[in-house]
Amino acid sequence: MARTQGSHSDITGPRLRDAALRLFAQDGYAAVSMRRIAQEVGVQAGALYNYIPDKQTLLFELLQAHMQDLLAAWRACAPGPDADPLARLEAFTRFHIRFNTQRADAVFISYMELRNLSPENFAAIEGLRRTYETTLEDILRAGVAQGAFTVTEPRITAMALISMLTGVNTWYRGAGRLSLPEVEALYWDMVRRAVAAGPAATGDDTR
Amino acid sequence: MARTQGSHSDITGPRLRDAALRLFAQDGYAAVSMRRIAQEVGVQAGALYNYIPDKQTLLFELLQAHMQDLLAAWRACAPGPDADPLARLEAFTRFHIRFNTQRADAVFISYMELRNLSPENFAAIEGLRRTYETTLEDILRAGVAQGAFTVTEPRITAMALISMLTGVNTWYRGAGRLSLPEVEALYWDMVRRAVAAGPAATGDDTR
DNA sequence: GGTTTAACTGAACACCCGTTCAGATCAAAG
DNA sequence: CTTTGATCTGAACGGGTGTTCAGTTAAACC
Repeated sequence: MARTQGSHSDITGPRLRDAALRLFAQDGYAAVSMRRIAQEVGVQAGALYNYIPDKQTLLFELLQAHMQDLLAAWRACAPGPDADPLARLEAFTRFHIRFNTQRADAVFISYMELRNLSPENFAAIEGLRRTYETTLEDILRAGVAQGAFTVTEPRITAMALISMLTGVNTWYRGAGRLSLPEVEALYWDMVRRAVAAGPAATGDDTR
Repeated sequence: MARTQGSHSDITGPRLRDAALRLFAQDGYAAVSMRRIAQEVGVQAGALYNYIPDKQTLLFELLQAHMQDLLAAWRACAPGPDADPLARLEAFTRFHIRFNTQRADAVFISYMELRNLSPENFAAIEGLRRTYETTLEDILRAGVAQGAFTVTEPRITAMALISMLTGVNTWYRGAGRLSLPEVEALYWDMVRRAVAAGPAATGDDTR
């Protein structure tokens, strides 16, 4: 079955994934044909089906791999639950910006192509995403519990912060005026101020 | 040319736009065929070309109309530049959430389908978007100028806040636990704290 | 050197795409 | 009642779609 030595087709699988990721991010899943992907890999369209069952599964595997990478990367560098919540929050903030700017294509697809997934595949990806959101939510709850944060709706605040942080991808291009550490510092400052405990909000109106 | 009285086809144009907006939001521009749109309108595909020159222009007009509506609606309810920056910022925050949750489909398309625009059409939409971002940026600069806000990068902060506010659309469905005014209040609290002047940030590290 | 076998080609399948257009339809105008 | 002209149909055009598969290729194995 498997070759003992690497033949040139041992790299077709990864090359297929790379090309698909880039093309999907560029033109969108629906607008990229299997023939276009095959051309990028340097192969005929039929050959792709030695590596994937169909186009839909290819998309799903890309998204799933991305989300699993994200969760694994966070687990690899996350401070433990006993660490200072402020430090945990800062680590999360910097991690999110760093990881997402490094994999802009995968992040883009993960937000744009969810609707092209079958219901079961969608549910699987959605579950992974929820897991990630919950790690931030847990940090916020820990900070609230020990009085470091003032957050009345941890779930919503977590999603709001993630939206803000992911927004970096819409403008950051790596060659701009600000370095990545500077960007991290800017966003960390906003995140910290948005949740840090302090003089209570006037909280007077709900209009 | 134009009928003096409304015939049934005077409504085909608007119905076409409504159907296209909904279908594009649901399945994506590339995945929605002209025949599918025509079916929704109750007409054959060819008839659509009495109202639009081509599919690409239909998308552009939807996005352009949305952005122009957004800018017009803001101008209609925006406090003048002499108002208190904090009040202006609150008005912007509440306006953005209210407008965007009311037109979720158009907002969704405006973020997802930009890449399906021709370069000229893209530039036009991008210009409108920049105009909107700049209105928030101007509010932030005004607040900084009179010491109400502590913001070192108004442009980036404006985009970060807009990302956060637009993120409401990813989870708000109108029938949830929180009312829209409650959501507005939650986000306004985060926005205010993120930019309000106060005890200076420790601002020690850039890592 | 002959056999095996994974990898790949190239053609085919049935179907859908955006767009065009001659001709039918039918309400309003004269 | 005839003319007008916007509106719409239905078929067609050239081309692209995801996927399948018999047959070719060529590297690895005995």
